[in-house]
Amino acid sequence: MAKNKKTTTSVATADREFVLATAAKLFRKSGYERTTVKQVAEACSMLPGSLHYRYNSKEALLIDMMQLGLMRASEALLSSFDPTDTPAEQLRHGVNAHLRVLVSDSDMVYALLFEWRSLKGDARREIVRLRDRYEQLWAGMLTLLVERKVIRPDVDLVLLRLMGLGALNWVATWFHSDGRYSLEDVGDFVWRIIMDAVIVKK
Amino acid sequence: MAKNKKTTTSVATADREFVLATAAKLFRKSGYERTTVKQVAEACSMLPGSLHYRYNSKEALLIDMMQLGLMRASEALLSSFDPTDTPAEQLRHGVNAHLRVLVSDSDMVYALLFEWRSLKGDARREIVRLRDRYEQLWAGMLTLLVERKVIRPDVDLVLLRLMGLGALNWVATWFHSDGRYSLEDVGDFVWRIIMDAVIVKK
DNA sequence: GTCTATACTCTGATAGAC
DNA sequence: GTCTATCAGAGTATAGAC
Repeated sequence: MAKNKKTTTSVATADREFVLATAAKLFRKSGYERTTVKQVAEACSMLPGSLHYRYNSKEALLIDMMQLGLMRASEALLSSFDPTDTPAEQLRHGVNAHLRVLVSDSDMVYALLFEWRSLKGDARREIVRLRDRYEQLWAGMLTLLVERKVIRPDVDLVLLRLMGLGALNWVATWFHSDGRYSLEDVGDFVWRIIMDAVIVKK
Repeated sequence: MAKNKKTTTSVATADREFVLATAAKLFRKSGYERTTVKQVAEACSMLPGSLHYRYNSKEALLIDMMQLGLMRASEALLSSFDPTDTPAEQLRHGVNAHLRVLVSDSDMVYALLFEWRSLKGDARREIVRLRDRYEQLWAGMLTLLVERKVIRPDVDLVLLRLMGLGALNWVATWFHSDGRYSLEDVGDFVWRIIMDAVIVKK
């Protein structure tokens, strides 16, 4: 009750990012539950006590990580938008931006997508709310594509969004940068399948 | 070393299924790591000691669950195949069979897909090997559709399989049977998007 | 096969010096 | 803000009676 430690401490924003990125990498490898705070601290060249100064619980660390990851994803999606592109290209860039932030940029988004079951009660609801807000960015983009007569008006946009993001999110479970495909190969493939299916036939 | 407890004990196969299904439900709700063996035992109306008679470690329980889940999925996919159907219908039935076994039939497949990071070393490799074998059933079906000139020959079947299964697997993270869509609505939607994109144009 | 009781380990969190 | 040292609790696994 008496403790109200802010997650963003004073000046050291860089530290925050470093700690979160380091922890996210560990969480991705072994999962949140199997990763100990000692491991996180060690990877940050700290001792558990020092880490506890930043986050007074392991859960607080996860929540902050998810929030930052979601911000990163939103920024990436929004900045991928180029108004001079054709609508179809805008979608393609958005798809690839989502994949990049999920797979290569950082592992925080991975934590957001795959560790939310470790949160309970209010924390879980709050994160789900944030994630929904991100998905609304996609909903808006899809609606725009219908208005511009790129996507057929009879396509169910909710299912399209859920299916599309599902296809993209699952990539995080199998993609390896040294594999047969580049990340953009994958993004372009998903984009093309969906475009071929929902595009207004000329 | 001296202990080599079989996972399928003597006669009680029904017990095995009951224990695994019960545990799978808990794992799905809270995750494998956060679920204690005590909780599993209690949900099975047992005490931890009794559960230990069946599985001498928590990990052994998870592995057995994954193996049974994979068997169920393979059976469901194979028995969805009706040679009198058109090739497109065969695919549609396969898609819906996969969704059913993943979302409603049992939670063992969910564990297989979402808890493999809790396994280490040999156990993880073994499960990945089994999962790959299941995916090869899909690969075979897709190859057949190309041979029958349903799917265009220029479509990358590896990416198609990965994308399709990703779209389907992700459904498990958001689907609720009391929601707006039935499970078959979702399956048919995914099937239609993919068919519209990869079908041989007449 | 199931029960009771317990041993042992690990983890998250804390207190307080520096 | 980081360190040392430690606690309390939880969790898996075990031993052995019945």
